[in-house]
Amino acid sequence: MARTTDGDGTPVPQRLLAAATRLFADRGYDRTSVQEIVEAAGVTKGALYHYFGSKDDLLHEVYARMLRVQQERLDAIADGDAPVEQRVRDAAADVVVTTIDNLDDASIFFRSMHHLSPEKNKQVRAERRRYHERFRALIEEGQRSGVFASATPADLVVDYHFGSVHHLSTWYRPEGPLTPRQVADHLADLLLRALRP
Amino acid sequence: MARTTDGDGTPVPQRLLAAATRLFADRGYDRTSVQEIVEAAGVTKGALYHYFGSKDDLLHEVYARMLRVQQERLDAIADGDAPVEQRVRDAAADVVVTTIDNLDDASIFFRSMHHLSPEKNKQVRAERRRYHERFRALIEEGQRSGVFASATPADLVVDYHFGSVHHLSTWYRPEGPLTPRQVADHLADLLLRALRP
DNA sequence: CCAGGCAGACTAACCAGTCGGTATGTCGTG
DNA sequence: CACGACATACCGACTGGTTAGTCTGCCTGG
Repeated sequence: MARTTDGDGTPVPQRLLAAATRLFADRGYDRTSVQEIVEAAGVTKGALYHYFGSKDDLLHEVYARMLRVQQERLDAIADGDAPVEQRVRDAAADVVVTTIDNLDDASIFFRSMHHLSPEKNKQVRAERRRYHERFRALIEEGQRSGVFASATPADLVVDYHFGSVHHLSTWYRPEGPLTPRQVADHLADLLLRALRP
Repeated sequence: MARTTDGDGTPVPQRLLAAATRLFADRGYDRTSVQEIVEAAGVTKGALYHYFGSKDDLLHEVYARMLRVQQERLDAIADGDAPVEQRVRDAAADVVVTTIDNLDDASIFFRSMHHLSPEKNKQVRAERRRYHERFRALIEEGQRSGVFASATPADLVVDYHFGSVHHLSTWYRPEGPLTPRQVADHLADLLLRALRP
């Protein structure tokens, strides 16, 4: 077997994915040429098309990674046995922190959906829907048990919160005054305050 | 002077802008060719480059139109003499309604910033900042006068709300169960509830 | 009869993906 | 353990197709 890692120890496929992520986030999917990706990863087109079926595949990997991570974290929190109010707060804050920790992924996520092939797009939507529904179930649980107000449909509440998460990649800057944790606490707080009966 | 309107009575530049808006929203800026735009508008490239300097100019027009409309509406509301609480509610709901009324513009707005030339991008950011600051001033006014909680920095509150507005183009569908006005009332309500002291 | 409004062929650049080729390992066999 | 057969990892020139923008010139109304 020939070299799978080069100069540094990171395997080529991961280097390609990392380079693609950074470039897609910077200039957008269409503005990033395959040539630029392979140059940034220190390989050539041969290597890329050896590991990935298409440029589109690379983008899909970004989505798959992000969706997997976030779904796992939400499930872990939602399955816990803390009171609903606490689980909602934890989930709301956690998604903010992980989003900020992967701002590149996040800005790609919401800007590049329509660059995925139709099937991949459908698949991503389906997984995203699962995530949304899990979160919505948490809200509904709180509304039924009376700890949350029922004035707003749970669906809308979820979209309200995820709008702000989505928006993070537009305005959040690491060099700004707030740490990821502080932003997360504030946003979770706003959500919980909005839900007070 | 030759024909400036064709079959229908709409002037060519506006037809081009309308066609571009619809196409940019559908497939994204990069995926829309100039050829497609002129075909949709029923003219040819000659016409487009007669009225616009570049494809990029067309995109900038979309931004300029949207920013102008929203700034005007916000100013009108903010300058009113209703109590702060009411002005914030009105402004928050109004931007939701106008965003839904121009969903194409909205989805272009948040997806295509990085397709603008650097100078135009800077200009758009500056105007957007003005809007943001006007809104923030409203929140701060409420916080100072004690009708709003001061737990969250006003900047964050504004980003929180505009995240959800931004997000509308992702999930809102006219054929869904909620009218624009209903969505607007719910979202404004969530904001005001979150701001209760 | 001229200037603005527009047509449409043309160009220069670019880019995703292909393909034949090379190098480096692994494995089975005698 | 030597050696050939095969597979994996990767290289890089090339192709076919697309695209933004240009340019020459026609056509029409004033």
